Amino acid sequence: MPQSRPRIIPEATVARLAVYLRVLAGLADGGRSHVSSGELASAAGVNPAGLRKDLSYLGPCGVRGVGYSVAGLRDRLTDALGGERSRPCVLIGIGRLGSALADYAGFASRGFEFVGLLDTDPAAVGRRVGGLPVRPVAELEAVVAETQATIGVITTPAEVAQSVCDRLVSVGVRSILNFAPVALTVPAGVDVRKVDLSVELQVLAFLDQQRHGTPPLVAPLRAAQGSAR
Amino acid sequence: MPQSRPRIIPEATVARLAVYLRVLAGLADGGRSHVSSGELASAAGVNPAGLRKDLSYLGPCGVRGVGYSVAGLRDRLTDALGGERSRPCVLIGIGRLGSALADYAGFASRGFEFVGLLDTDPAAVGRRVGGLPVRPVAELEAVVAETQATIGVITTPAEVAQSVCDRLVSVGVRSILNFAPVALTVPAGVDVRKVDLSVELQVLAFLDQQRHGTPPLVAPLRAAQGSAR
DNA sequence: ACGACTTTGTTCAGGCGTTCACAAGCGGTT
DNA sequence: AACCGCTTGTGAACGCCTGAACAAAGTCGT
Repeated sequence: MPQSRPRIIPEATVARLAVYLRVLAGLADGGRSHVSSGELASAAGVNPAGLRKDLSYLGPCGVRGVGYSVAGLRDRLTDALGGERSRPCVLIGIGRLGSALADYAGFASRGFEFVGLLDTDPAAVGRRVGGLPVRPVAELEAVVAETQATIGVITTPAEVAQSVCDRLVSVGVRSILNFAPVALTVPAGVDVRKVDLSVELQVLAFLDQQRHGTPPLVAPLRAAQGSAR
Repeated sequence: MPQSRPRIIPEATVARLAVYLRVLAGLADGGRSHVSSGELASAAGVNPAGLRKDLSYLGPCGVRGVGYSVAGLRDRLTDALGGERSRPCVLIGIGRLGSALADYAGFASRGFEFVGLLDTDPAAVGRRVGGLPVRPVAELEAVVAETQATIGVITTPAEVAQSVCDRLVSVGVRSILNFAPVALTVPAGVDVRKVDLSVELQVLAFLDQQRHGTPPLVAPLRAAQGSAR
Protein backbone atom coordinates (compact mmCIF):
# COMPACT_ATOMS: atom_id res chain seq x y z
CA MET A 1 0.00 0.00 0.00
CA PRO A 2 2.38 2.66 -1.21
CA GLN A 3 -0.02 5.52 -0.76
CA SER A 4 2.32 7.56 1.38
CA ARG A 5 3.94 10.54 -0.27
CA PRO A 6 6.40 11.94 2.21
CA ARG A 7 8.51 13.95 -0.17
CA ILE A 8 7.68 17.57 -0.65
CA ILE A 9 7.45 19.14 -4.07
CA PRO A 10 9.85 21.99 -4.88
CA GLU A 11 8.15 25.21 -5.86
CA ALA A 12 9.94 25.31 -9.18
CA THR A 13 8.50 21.91 -9.94
CA VAL A 14 5.01 23.04 -9.00
CA ALA A 15 5.24 25.88 -11.47
CA ARG A 16 6.22 23.46 -14.21
CA LEU A 17 3.47 21.03 -13.27
CA ALA A 18 1.03 23.81 -14.00
CA VAL A 19 2.56 24.19 -17.44
CA TYR A 20 2.35 20.47 -18.11
CA LEU A 21 -1.26 20.52 -17.06
CA ARG A 22 -2.11 23.14 -19.63
CA VAL A 23 -0.30 21.28 -22.37
CA LEU A 24 -2.12 18.10 -21.42
CA ALA A 25 -5.46 19.86 -21.51
CA GLY A 26 -4.70 20.90 -25.07
CA LEU A 27 -3.68 17.40 -26.05
CA ALA A 28 -6.81 15.96 -24.49
CA ASP A 29 -8.92 18.34 -26.54
CA GLY A 30 -7.03 17.17 -29.58
CA GLY A 31 -8.06 13.62 -28.89
CA ARG A 32 -4.63 12.29 -28.01
CA SER A 33 -4.66 9.34 -25.64
CA HIS A 34 -0.96 8.98 -24.83
CA VAL A 35 2.17 11.14 -24.78
CA SER A 36 5.82 10.47 -24.23
CA SER A 37 7.92 12.49 -21.87
CA GLY A 38 9.94 13.75 -24.81
CA GLU A 39 6.99 15.15 -26.65
CA LEU A 40 5.47 16.65 -23.54
CA ALA A 41 8.77 18.18 -22.57
CA SER A 42 9.31 19.85 -25.90
CA ALA A 43 5.80 21.26 -25.82
CA ALA A 44 6.44 22.63 -22.37
CA GLY A 45 9.91 23.87 -23.20
CA VAL A 46 11.81 21.80 -20.65
CA ASN A 47 14.22 18.92 -20.50
CA PRO A 48 12.63 15.44 -20.82
CA ALA A 49 14.59 14.06 -17.87
CA GLY A 50 13.54 16.98 -15.76
CA LEU A 51 9.94 16.46 -16.70
CA ARG A 52 10.06 12.84 -15.62
CA LYS A 53 11.65 13.88 -12.37
CA ASP A 54 8.93 16.44 -11.83
CA LEU A 55 6.22 13.88 -12.41
CA SER A 56 7.94 11.36 -10.19
CA TYR A 57 7.08 13.53 -7.21
CA LEU A 58 3.51 12.43 -7.72
CA GLY A 59 4.46 8.78 -7.80
CA PRO A 60 4.43 6.57 -10.88
CA CYS A 61 2.21 8.22 -13.44
CA GLY A 62 3.11 6.57 -16.70
CA VAL A 63 3.50 3.21 -18.32
CA ARG A 64 6.94 2.13 -19.41
CA GLY A 65 7.31 1.55 -23.07
CA VAL A 66 4.11 3.48 -23.75
CA GLY A 67 4.17 6.89 -22.14
CA TYR A 68 1.64 8.79 -20.12
CA SER A 69 -2.11 8.58 -20.41
CA VAL A 70 -3.15 12.09 -21.36
CA ALA A 71 -6.42 12.09 -19.45
CA GLY A 72 -4.98 10.18 -16.53
CA LEU A 73 -2.02 12.46 -16.08
CA ARG A 74 -4.19 15.49 -16.51
CA ASP A 75 -6.45 14.40 -13.69
CA ARG A 76 -3.51 13.47 -11.53
CA LEU A 77 -1.94 16.89 -12.03
CA THR A 78 -5.24 18.63 -11.44
CA ASP A 79 -5.53 16.91 -8.09
CA ALA A 80 -1.95 17.62 -7.13
CA LEU A 81 -2.35 21.30 -7.89
CA GLY A 82 -5.38 21.72 -5.74
CA GLY A 83 -8.23 19.95 -7.45
CA GLU A 84 -10.56 21.54 -9.87
CA ARG A 85 -12.89 23.09 -7.39
CA SER A 86 -13.45 26.75 -8.05
CA ARG A 87 -11.15 29.03 -6.12
CA PRO A 88 -12.66 32.39 -5.22
CA CYS A 89 -10.35 35.35 -5.69
CA VAL A 90 -10.63 39.02 -4.82
CA LEU A 91 -8.96 41.66 -6.92
CA ILE A 92 -8.00 45.00 -5.47
CA GLY A 93 -7.19 47.86 -7.80
CA ILE A 94 -9.36 47.93 -10.88
CA GLY A 95 -7.15 49.98 -13.13
CA ARG A 96 -6.22 48.92 -16.61
CA LEU A 97 -4.24 45.93 -15.49
CA GLY A 98 -6.83 44.94 -12.93
CA SER A 99 -9.60 45.15 -15.49
CA ALA A 100 -7.61 43.04 -17.89
CA LEU A 101 -7.11 40.37 -15.27
CA ALA A 102 -10.73 40.49 -14.15
CA ASP A 103 -12.02 39.15 -17.40
CA TYR A 104 -9.05 37.18 -18.55
CA ALA A 105 -10.61 33.95 -19.71
CA GLY A 106 -7.50 31.98 -18.91
CA PHE A 107 -8.23 32.22 -15.21
CA ALA A 108 -11.83 31.13 -15.18
CA SER A 109 -11.09 28.11 -17.31
CA ARG A 110 -8.61 26.92 -14.72
CA GLY A 111 -10.89 27.24 -11.75
CA PHE A 112 -10.01 30.72 -10.60
CA GLU A 113 -13.07 32.87 -10.23
CA PHE A 114 -13.09 36.49 -9.29
CA VAL A 115 -15.80 36.99 -6.73
CA GLY A 116 -14.92 40.48 -5.61
CA LEU A 117 -13.53 43.55 -7.34
CA LEU A 118 -12.48 46.48 -5.20
CA ASP A 119 -11.19 49.97 -5.84
CA THR A 120 -10.85 53.24 -4.01
CA ASP A 121 -11.62 55.48 -6.96
CA PRO A 122 -15.28 56.56 -6.75
CA ALA A 123 -15.32 56.75 -10.53
CA ALA A 124 -14.48 53.07 -10.78
CA VAL A 125 -16.84 51.90 -8.04
CA GLY A 126 -20.10 50.67 -9.44
CA ARG A 127 -18.71 49.97 -12.87
CA ARG A 128 -19.13 46.44 -14.07
CA VAL A 129 -16.05 44.54 -15.12
CA GLY A 130 -16.36 41.03 -16.40
CA GLY A 131 -19.92 40.81 -15.14
CA LEU A 132 -19.04 41.86 -11.61
CA PRO A 133 -19.65 45.24 -10.01
CA VAL A 134 -16.70 47.12 -8.55
CA ARG A 135 -17.17 47.79 -4.87
CA PRO A 136 -15.42 50.30 -2.60
CA VAL A 137 -12.25 49.02 -1.04
CA ALA A 138 -13.64 49.89 2.36
CA GLU A 139 -15.77 46.77 2.04
CA LEU A 140 -12.76 44.55 1.58
CA GLU A 141 -13.20 42.68 4.83
CA ALA A 142 -16.91 42.20 4.22
CA VAL A 143 -16.38 40.94 0.69
CA VAL A 144 -13.79 38.41 1.77
CA ALA A 145 -16.03 37.22 4.57
CA GLU A 146 -19.09 36.75 2.43
CA THR A 147 -17.34 35.20 -0.54
CA GLN A 148 -14.88 33.08 1.42
CA ALA A 149 -12.16 34.19 -0.96
CA THR A 150 -8.84 32.48 -0.39
CA ILE A 151 -6.70 34.30 -2.93
CA GLY A 152 -6.07 38.03 -3.15
CA VAL A 153 -4.72 39.74 -6.24
CA ILE A 154 -3.22 43.19 -5.74
CA THR A 155 -3.01 45.54 -8.70
CA THR A 156 -3.04 48.79 -6.77
CA PRO A 157 -0.41 51.51 -6.85
CA ALA A 158 2.67 50.65 -4.86
CA GLU A 159 1.91 53.08 -2.05
CA VAL A 160 -1.21 51.31 -0.83
CA ALA A 161 -0.25 47.73 -1.64
CA GLN A 162 1.14 46.95 1.79
CA SER A 163 -1.92 48.27 3.56
CA VAL A 164 -4.22 46.29 1.28
CA CYS A 165 -2.08 43.25 1.88
CA ASP A 166 -2.28 43.65 5.64
CA ARG A 167 -6.04 43.87 5.49
CA LEU A 168 -6.27 40.77 3.33
CA VAL A 169 -4.11 38.84 5.76
CA SER A 170 -6.10 40.07 8.72
CA VAL A 171 -9.28 38.50 7.36
CA GLY A 172 -7.66 35.18 6.59
CA VAL A 173 -6.38 35.41 3.01
CA ARG A 174 -3.16 33.47 2.90
CA SER A 175 -2.36 33.48 -0.80
CA ILE A 176 -1.51 36.75 -2.47
CA LEU A 177 -0.50 37.58 -6.01
CA ASN A 178 1.15 40.97 -6.10
CA PHE A 179 1.53 43.09 -9.22
CA ALA A 180 2.49 46.23 -7.34
CA PRO A 181 6.19 47.08 -7.56
CA VAL A 182 6.93 46.72 -3.86
CA ALA A 183 8.12 43.93 -1.62
CA LEU A 184 5.24 42.99 0.62
CA THR A 185 5.85 41.99 4.21
CA VAL A 186 3.64 39.20 5.46
CA PRO A 187 3.60 36.98 8.54
CA ALA A 188 4.72 33.39 8.32
CA GLY A 189 2.15 31.11 6.78
CA VAL A 190 1.16 33.57 4.09
CA ASP A 191 2.43 33.07 0.56
CA VAL A 192 3.11 35.95 -1.77
CA ARG A 193 4.04 35.68 -5.40
CA LYS A 194 5.17 38.80 -7.17
CA VAL A 195 4.88 39.65 -10.82
CA ASP A 196 6.96 42.64 -11.78
CA LEU A 197 6.48 43.64 -15.38
CA SER A 198 9.05 46.42 -15.39
CA VAL A 199 11.69 44.06 -14.12
CA GLU A 200 11.05 41.67 -16.98
CA LEU A 201 11.61 44.39 -19.52
CA GLN A 202 14.65 45.64 -17.67
CA VAL A 203 16.22 42.20 -17.77
CA LEU A 204 15.63 42.05 -21.49
CA ALA A 205 17.24 45.44 -21.87
CA PHE A 206 20.26 44.23 -19.96
CA LEU A 207 20.63 41.12 -22.06
CA ASP A 208 20.28 43.20 -25.19
CA GLN A 209 22.98 45.60 -24.09
CA GLN A 210 25.18 42.72 -23.06
CA ARG A 211 24.93 41.31 -26.54
CA HIS A 212 25.95 44.54 -28.21
CA GLY A 213 28.33 45.69 -25.54
CA THR A 214 30.29 42.52 -24.96
CA PRO A 215 33.43 43.79 -26.73
CA PRO A 216 33.42 47.33 -25.36
CA LEU A 217 32.36 46.37 -21.85
CA VAL A 218 35.19 48.42 -20.43
CA ALA A 219 32.74 49.90 -18.00
CA PRO A 220 32.38 53.61 -17.25
CA LEU A 221 33.90 53.17 -13.81
CA ARG A 222 35.26 56.51 -12.79
CA ALA A 223 36.38 57.57 -16.23
CA ALA A 224 32.75 58.12 -17.07
CA GLN A 225 32.76 60.03 -20.30
CA GLY A 226 30.44 62.95 -19.98
CA SER A 227 27.67 61.02 -18.35
CA ALA A 228 25.43 64.02 -17.91
CA ARG A 229 23.55 63.91 -14.65
CA MET B 1 44.64 48.46 -13.17
CA PRO B 2 41.64 46.46 -12.06
CA GLN B 3 39.29 47.82 -14.66
CA SER B 4 38.50 44.47 -16.15
CA ARG B 5 35.25 42.87 -15.20
CA PRO B 6 35.48 39.36 -16.45
CA ARG B 7 32.71 37.95 -14.31
CA ILE B 8 29.31 37.73 -15.84
CA ILE B 9 26.22 38.75 -13.95
CA PRO B 10 23.74 35.97 -13.16
CA GLU B 11 20.28 36.59 -14.53
CA ALA B 12 18.72 36.31 -11.09
CA THR B 13 21.00 39.09 -9.97
CA VAL B 14 20.03 41.27 -12.91
CA ALA B 15 16.38 40.95 -11.97
CA ARG B 16 17.15 42.06 -8.45
CA LEU B 17 19.29 44.95 -9.66
CA ALA B 18 16.21 46.25 -11.40
CA VAL B 19 14.35 46.13 -8.12
CA TYR B 20 17.12 47.95 -6.31
CA LEU B 21 17.08 50.58 -8.99
CA ARG B 22 13.43 51.28 -8.44
CA VAL B 23 13.85 51.50 -4.69
CA LEU B 24 16.76 53.86 -5.16
CA ALA B 25 14.74 56.07 -7.45
CA GLY B 26 12.16 56.37 -4.72
CA LEU B 27 14.78 57.20 -2.12
CA ALA B 28 16.32 59.81 -4.39
CA ASP B 29 12.94 61.48 -4.78
CA GLY B 30 12.65 61.47 -1.03
CA GLY B 31 15.88 63.41 -0.76
CA ARG B 32 17.96 60.67 0.85
CA SER B 33 21.66 60.92 0.12
CA HIS B 34 22.91 57.61 1.53
CA VAL B 35 21.57 54.14 2.28
CA SER B 36 22.96 51.11 3.98
CA SER B 37 22.75 47.66 2.47
CA GLY B 38 20.48 46.59 5.30
CA GLU B 39 17.92 49.27 4.66
CA LEU B 40 18.03 48.82 0.94
CA ALA B 41 17.71 45.07 1.30
CA SER B 42 14.68 45.25 3.51
CA ALA B 43 13.00 47.65 1.11
CA ALA B 44 13.71 45.28 -1.74
CA GLY B 45 12.75 42.21 0.23
CA VAL B 46 16.08 40.41 0.02
CA ASN B 47 18.96 39.40 2.22
CA PRO B 48 21.50 42.16 2.98
CA ALA B 49 24.48 39.96 2.21
CA GLY B 50 22.92 38.90 -1.05
CA LEU B 51 22.34 42.51 -1.98
CA ARG B 52 25.97 43.36 -1.37
CA LYS B 53 27.03 40.40 -3.46
CA ASP B 54 24.72 41.50 -6.23
CA LEU B 55 26.18 44.98 -6.22
CA SER B 56 29.71 43.64 -6.08
CA TYR B 57 29.28 42.39 -9.64
CA LEU B 58 29.44 46.03 -10.67
CA GLY B 59 32.62 46.61 -8.75
CA PRO B 60 32.92 48.64 -5.55
CA CYS B 61 29.88 50.87 -5.36
CA GLY B 62 29.73 51.98 -1.77
CA VAL B 63 31.81 53.54 0.95
CA ARG B 64 32.67 51.43 3.95
CA GLY B 65 31.35 52.75 7.17
CA VAL B 66 28.91 54.99 5.36
CA GLY B 67 26.83 53.05 2.86
CA TYR B 68 25.87 53.71 -0.72
CA SER B 69 25.35 57.05 -2.34
CA VAL B 70 21.74 56.99 -3.47
CA ALA B 71 22.25 59.02 -6.60
CA GLY B 72 25.57 57.41 -7.39
CA LEU B 73 24.30 53.89 -7.07
CA ARG B 74 21.17 54.74 -9.01
CA ASP B 75 23.23 56.00 -11.93
CA ARG B 76 25.55 53.04 -11.72
CA LEU B 77 22.63 50.62 -11.85
CA THR B 78 21.00 52.53 -14.65
CA ASP B 79 24.13 52.16 -16.70
CA ALA B 80 24.54 48.51 -15.88
CA LEU B 81 20.98 47.73 -16.90
CA GLY B 82 21.30 49.32 -20.28
CA GLY B 83 21.47 53.05 -19.78
CA GLU B 84 18.53 55.33 -19.73
CA ARG B 85 18.12 55.69 -23.42
CA SER B 86 14.62 55.01 -24.61
CA ARG B 87 14.04 51.47 -25.78
CA PRO B 88 11.45 51.10 -28.50
CA CYS B 89 9.06 48.18 -28.06
CA VAL B 90 6.40 46.67 -30.27
CA LEU B 91 3.35 45.03 -28.78
CA ILE B 92 1.44 42.37 -30.65
CA GLY B 93 -2.04 41.49 -29.53
CA ILE B 94 -4.04 44.44 -28.34
CA GLY B 95 -6.60 42.64 -26.25
CA ARG B 96 -7.37 43.60 -22.70
CA LEU B 97 -3.97 42.66 -21.39
CA GLY B 98 -2.21 44.25 -24.31
CA SER B 99 -4.14 47.47 -23.88
CA ALA B 100 -3.31 47.52 -20.22
CA LEU B 101 0.37 47.14 -20.95
CA ALA B 102 0.28 49.71 -23.74
CA ASP B 103 -0.48 52.53 -21.42
CA TYR B 104 1.04 51.25 -18.25
CA ALA B 105 2.93 54.26 -16.97
CA GLY B 106 5.47 52.11 -15.21
CA PHE B 107 7.08 51.23 -18.51
CA ALA B 108 7.47 54.68 -19.98
CA SER B 109 9.01 56.02 -16.81
CA ARG B 110 11.73 53.41 -17.06
CA GLY B 111 12.64 54.08 -20.63
CA PHE B 112 10.47 51.55 -22.39
CA GLU B 113 8.39 53.14 -25.06
CA PHE B 114 5.82 51.40 -27.18
CA VAL B 115 6.30 52.52 -30.73
CA GLY B 116 4.09 50.00 -32.44
CA LEU B 117 0.82 48.30 -31.57
CA LEU B 118 -0.35 45.46 -33.75
CA ASP B 119 -3.42 43.26 -33.91
CA THR B 120 -5.18 41.03 -36.38
CA ASP B 121 -8.70 41.91 -35.35
CA PRO B 122 -10.07 44.47 -37.83
CA ALA B 123 -12.20 45.87 -35.04
CA ALA B 124 -9.10 46.68 -33.03
CA VAL B 125 -7.06 48.08 -35.89
CA GLY B 126 -7.26 51.84 -36.07
CA ARG B 127 -8.26 52.21 -32.46
CA ARG B 128 -5.97 54.39 -30.42
CA VAL B 129 -4.43 52.95 -27.29
CA GLY B 130 -2.19 55.07 -25.15
CA GLY B 131 -1.91 57.67 -27.88
CA LEU B 132 -0.83 55.18 -30.53
CA PRO B 133 -2.93 53.78 -33.34
CA VAL B 134 -3.30 50.02 -33.63
CA ARG B 135 -2.00 48.75 -36.95
CA PRO B 136 -2.69 45.47 -38.71
CA VAL B 137 -0.31 42.70 -37.79
CA ALA B 138 0.52 42.25 -41.44
CA GLU B 139 2.64 45.36 -41.14
CA LEU B 140 4.74 43.87 -38.36
CA GLU B 141 7.94 43.75 -40.39
CA ALA B 142 7.43 47.30 -41.66
CA VAL B 143 6.75 48.66 -38.21
CA VAL B 144 9.84 47.06 -36.72
CA ALA B 145 11.94 48.35 -39.58
CA GLU B 146 10.75 51.91 -39.36
CA THR B 147 10.77 52.16 -35.59
CA GLN B 148 13.96 50.19 -35.00
CA ALA B 149 12.23 48.37 -32.19
CA THR B 150 14.47 46.04 -30.25
CA ILE B 151 11.95 44.48 -27.88
CA GLY B 152 8.81 42.59 -28.80
CA VAL B 153 5.97 41.95 -26.38
CA ILE B 154 3.56 39.18 -27.29
CA THR B 155 0.09 39.21 -25.81
CA THR B 156 -1.64 37.25 -28.52
CA PRO B 157 -3.58 34.02 -28.11
CA ALA B 158 -1.34 31.00 -27.72
CA GLU B 159 -2.04 29.64 -31.18
CA VAL B 160 -0.39 32.47 -33.07
CA ALA B 161 2.35 33.36 -30.60
CA GLN B 162 5.00 31.20 -32.22
CA SER B 163 4.34 32.59 -35.65
CA VAL B 164 4.46 36.15 -34.37
CA CYS B 165 7.67 35.31 -32.55
CA ASP B 166 9.24 33.90 -35.69
CA ARG B 167 8.40 37.03 -37.61
CA LEU B 168 9.85 39.25 -34.91
CA VAL B 169 13.06 37.27 -34.92
CA SER B 170 13.26 37.34 -38.68
CA VAL B 171 13.38 41.12 -38.68
CA GLY B 172 16.02 41.35 -35.99
CA VAL B 173 14.18 41.55 -32.70
CA ARG B 174 16.25 39.63 -30.20
CA SER B 175 14.44 40.36 -26.94
CA ILE B 176 10.94 39.01 -26.46
CA LEU B 177 8.57 39.18 -23.55
CA ASN B 178 5.92 36.51 -23.91
CA PHE B 179 2.58 36.55 -22.12
CA ALA B 180 1.06 33.81 -24.25
CA PRO B 181 0.82 30.47 -22.48
CA VAL B 182 3.15 28.58 -24.78
CA ALA B 183 6.83 27.81 -24.83
CA LEU B 184 8.34 29.75 -27.69
CA THR B 185 11.15 28.25 -29.74
CA VAL B 186 13.80 30.71 -30.80
CA PRO B 187 17.26 30.46 -32.32
CA ALA B 188 20.34 30.99 -30.22
CA GLY B 189 21.06 34.63 -29.50
CA VAL B 190 17.45 35.51 -28.89
CA ASP B 191 16.21 35.97 -25.35
CA VAL B 192 12.70 35.18 -24.30
CA ARG B 193 11.17 35.86 -20.94
CA LYS B 194 7.82 34.37 -20.16
CA VAL B 195 5.16 35.67 -17.84
CA ASP B 196 2.47 33.12 -17.16
CA LEU B 197 -0.31 34.50 -15.03
CA SER B 198 -2.26 31.28 -14.74
CA VAL B 199 0.79 29.48 -13.45
CA GLU B 200 1.22 32.02 -10.69
CA LEU B 201 -2.30 31.47 -9.49
CA GLN B 202 -1.94 27.73 -9.79
CA VAL B 203 1.15 27.77 -7.60
CA LEU B 204 -0.74 29.74 -5.00
CA ALA B 205 -3.56 27.24 -5.15
CA PHE B 206 -1.11 24.42 -4.58
CA LEU B 207 0.50 26.13 -1.62
CA ASP B 208 -2.93 26.83 -0.19
CA GLN B 209 -3.99 23.23 -0.51
CA GLN B 210 -0.70 22.09 0.95
CA ARG B 211 -1.31 24.22 4.01
CA HIS B 212 -4.72 22.81 4.69
CA GLY B 213 -3.83 19.34 3.65
CA THR B 214 -0.55 18.95 5.47
CA PRO B 215 -1.94 16.78 8.26
CA PRO B 216 -4.36 14.87 6.02
CA LEU B 217 -2.03 14.69 3.08
CA VAL B 218 -3.26 11.21 2.39
CA ALA B 219 -4.24 12.61 -0.95
CA PRO B 220 -7.85 12.68 -2.12
CA LEU B 221 -7.08 9.98 -4.63
CA ARG B 222 -10.37 8.23 -4.96
CA ALA B 223 -11.62 8.62 -1.41
CA ALA B 224 -12.41 12.27 -2.02
CA GLN B 225 -15.13 13.21 0.41
CA GLY B 226 -18.00 14.74 -1.46
CA SER B 227 -15.85 16.52 -3.98
CA ALA B 228 -18.82 17.26 -6.18
CA ARG B 229 -16.32 18.41 -8.80
C1' DA C 1 5.92 -17.79 -25.99
C1' DC C 2 10.17 -15.42 -26.37
C1' DG C 3 13.07 -11.58 -27.60
C1' DA C 4 14.00 -6.97 -28.55
C1' DC C 5 12.69 -2.22 -28.53
C1' DT C 6 10.69 1.61 -26.36
C1' DT C 7 9.90 4.50 -22.49
C1' DT C 8 9.62 5.38 -17.68
C1' DG C 9 11.64 6.01 -12.96
C1' DT C 10 15.72 6.70 -10.40
C1' DT C 11 20.37 7.63 -9.11
C1' DC C 12 24.47 10.32 -9.59
C1' DA C 13 27.33 14.06 -10.49
C1' DG C 14 27.74 19.05 -11.75
C1' DG C 15 26.58 23.90 -11.49
C1' DC C 16 24.23 27.70 -9.65
C1' DG C 17 22.38 30.47 -6.22
C1' DT C 18 21.96 31.69 -1.55
C1' DT C 19 23.53 32.33 3.17
C1' DC C 20 26.61 32.98 6.83
C1' DA C 21 30.72 34.86 8.82
C1' DC C 22 35.03 37.52 8.78
C1' DA C 23 38.51 40.71 7.32
C1' DA C 24 39.36 45.27 5.14
C1' DG C 25 38.50 50.10 4.93
C1' DC C 26 36.64 54.64 5.98
C1' DG C 27 34.70 58.37 8.92
C1' DG C 28 34.21 60.54 13.19
C1' DT C 29 36.00 61.51 17.65
C1' DT C 30 39.20 62.47 21.28
C1' DA D 1 47.51 61.53 15.24
C1' DA D 2 45.51 57.46 16.81
C1' DC D 3 41.46 54.82 18.15
C1' DC D 4 36.81 52.94 17.68
C1' DG D 5 32.60 51.74 15.57
C1' DC D 6 30.17 51.05 11.50
C1' DT D 7 29.57 49.21 6.90
C1' DT D 8 31.14 47.23 2.74
C1' DG D 9 33.21 43.50 0.07
C1' DT D 10 34.53 38.77 -0.28
C1' DG D 11 35.63 33.95 0.67
C1' DA D 12 33.70 29.51 1.91
C1' DA D 13 30.03 26.23 3.12
C1' DC D 14 25.44 24.74 2.41
C1' DG D 15 21.41 23.43 -0.10
C1' DC D 16 18.64 23.29 -4.29
C1' DC D 17 17.91 22.51 -8.85
C1' DT D 18 19.21 20.96 -13.24
C1' DG D 19 21.09 17.70 -16.71
C1' DA D 20 22.80 13.28 -18.04
C1' DA D 21 23.42 8.20 -17.74
C1' DC D 22 21.51 3.54 -16.19
C1' DA D 23 18.30 -0.05 -14.77
C1' DA D 24 13.45 -1.74 -14.51
C1' DA D 25 9.31 -2.75 -16.91
C1' DG D 26 5.96 -3.29 -20.21
C1' DT D 27 4.50 -3.91 -25.06
C1' DC D 28 4.84 -5.26 -29.83
C1' DG D 29 6.34 -8.39 -33.35
C1' DT D 30 7.61 -12.88 -34.78
